Amino acid sequence: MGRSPCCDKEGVKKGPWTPEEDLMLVSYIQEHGPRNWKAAPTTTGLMRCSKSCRLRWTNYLRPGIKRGNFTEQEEKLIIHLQALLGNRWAAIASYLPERTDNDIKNYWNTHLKKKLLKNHNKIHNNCEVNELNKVDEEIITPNPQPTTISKGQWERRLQSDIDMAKQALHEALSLKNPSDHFSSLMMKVNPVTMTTSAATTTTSTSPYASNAENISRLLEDWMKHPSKKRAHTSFNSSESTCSEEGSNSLTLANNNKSPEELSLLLPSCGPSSASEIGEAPLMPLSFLETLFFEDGVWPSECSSSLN
DNA sequence: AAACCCTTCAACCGCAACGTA
DNA sequence: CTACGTTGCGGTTGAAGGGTT
Repeated sequence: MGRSPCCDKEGVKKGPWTPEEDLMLVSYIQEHGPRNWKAAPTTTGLMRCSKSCRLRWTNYLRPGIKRGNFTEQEEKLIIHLQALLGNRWAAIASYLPERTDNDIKNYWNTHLKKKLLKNHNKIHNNCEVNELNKVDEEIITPNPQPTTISKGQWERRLQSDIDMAKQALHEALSLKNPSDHFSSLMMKVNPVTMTTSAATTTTSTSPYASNAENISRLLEDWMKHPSKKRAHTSFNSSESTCSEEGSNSLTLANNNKSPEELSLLLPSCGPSSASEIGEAPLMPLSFLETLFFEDGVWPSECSSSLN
């Protein structure tokens, strides 16, 4: 690559990670948690820079990452969110807890952009020049300031929505079984993200793979295809205990950034910090929708553009 | 079979935001 | 308030693999 390296240190390894390196990193995280990345290379003996370690963990090794094809529902959600939020991949990823921002970004750049462009051209060829085209154009090259709402308006509404979220959380905390009530609340405001969240919290099984499973699969794949340098192992599995899992039911709670409140809602066997369960959405999706669409319903044009 | 082109995605980079002394 | 270190984010790159000629 043409750029100067981010790490000046000599002897810093770059390029694809080996299973051995993954194991070293995972064992470090199991011991110290996903923090203090600066210490990770020195503690583990990895010849990688701290940034590289963090990226490897967040984009690949972290439990709960779903790999493989995106579902139609995920696709539509990404398109909608991209139209609303622009290229804020981390924010978009917070609504798809099983996907990383990098994955979403890649998927957008390699698949969705083309798909929408193709559809856009088809419409043009049919001489159907109408409002639909405007929507498609905005999706393909979104305006950083969404729609007609000014930045000031946007921030005020964001703040009021956060206040609403706080109130909902407060109500949830005042009940005996907060997680159940909270789940039902969240189901009301955000059925999309809660579909998997509720299942994760109410049962001992989950669609997520633990990092131990991640590693074992990686090794398995490595053994099967030793010549392959890239690890395409699918980590989308399987059964595991909640001790390894991240609960994603606390999407709303994290708006408050209160560790005490978070700890009340987290399962006792769950991760110890919000950062371990991945970034929570900025606000419930339904709130987001209402900011831009008066009736709280996604414009049908967006969905139809994928057909 | 070989050369070339295209697509994919893991990993890198610079920069901004954040935390701390 | 400032300086410095760390972390997170979005844009970009390039190796690898697949497809086409």
